[in-house]
Amino acid sequence: MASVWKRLSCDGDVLNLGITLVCGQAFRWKKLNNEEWCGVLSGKVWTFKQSSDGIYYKVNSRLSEVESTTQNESILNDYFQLNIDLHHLYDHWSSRDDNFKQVAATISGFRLLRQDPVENLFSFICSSNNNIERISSMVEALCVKYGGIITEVNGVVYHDFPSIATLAEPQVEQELRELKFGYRAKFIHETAKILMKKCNKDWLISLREVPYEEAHAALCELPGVGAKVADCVCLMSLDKTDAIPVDTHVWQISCRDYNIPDLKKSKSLTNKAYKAIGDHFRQLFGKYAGWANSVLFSGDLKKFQDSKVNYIQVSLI
DNA sequence: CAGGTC
DNA sequence: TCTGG
Repeated sequence: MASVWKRLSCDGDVLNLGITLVCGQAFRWKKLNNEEWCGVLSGKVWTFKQSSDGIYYKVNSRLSEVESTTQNESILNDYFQLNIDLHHLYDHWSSRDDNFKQVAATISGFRLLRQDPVENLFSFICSSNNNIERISSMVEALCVKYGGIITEVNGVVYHDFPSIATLAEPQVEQELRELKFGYRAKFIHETAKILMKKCNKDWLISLREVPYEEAHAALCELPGVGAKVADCVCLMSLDKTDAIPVDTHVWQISCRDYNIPDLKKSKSLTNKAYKAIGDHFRQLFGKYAGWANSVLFSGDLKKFQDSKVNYIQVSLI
């Protein structure tokens, strides 16, 4: 399908692609240059360009597919959750927390993506004891080995994320071990098998309709899914806007920048500390606490990445 | 030790 | 604990 640039009218402070796509919530968006990103969404290959008068996008689909601008814009509105008024939320969070106000000034236009729960769940099963670079390459490996081919764009072949049925096939654990997935190989395969046994084949996405606590508890039953991964899935693909994933970074930021009762006493991230942090931010920021918390964390990640770039630049001189 | 889990 | 830096 021939692809042309289309414009999605929205300002940079309504949607900042640079921060939103590479902050670690999704692992398949590739930065092509300073203002262009490319990746797979809803079975199509999308190229995005951030411009002063909006977001430009190009779509490449399977050969058989007929492109509909109305349908494509609907996919983007859903994925970027453009119906959610970010200005209003930033103002609210800033009024509640001076630290947020300070961090937010450096990262406007950050959004949570409304992701596919299957891709989101298996990606974050890969995230334990791992770094973003390696998580990204593992997710890529899953797609190349088990995902269907969508199309080729500029000499690169793009694949769908694999289906649950494919990941449940008997040889998968051994194959993933050979691909250096480590102990995550068993978690991925076992979780896929459990999901296949559910009567409701749309069980995962049906968790969008149940309360946060219920969805969180259900996810924690799956092998390789603990409190943190369950919260990532709740927040990023199940519409639980007040879910707060607490990882070592969030824990350290919380200890450093917030006065949360009893937190500084614990030497490690205990269950009690995990809950105390989540409850504190939910009380502080309200219904969209998970979004606010992600902005705070992205601010820290951005500083970290900037300092890494500086380090590399310095070492090259 | 890296955005945990069992 | 798997694996990579």
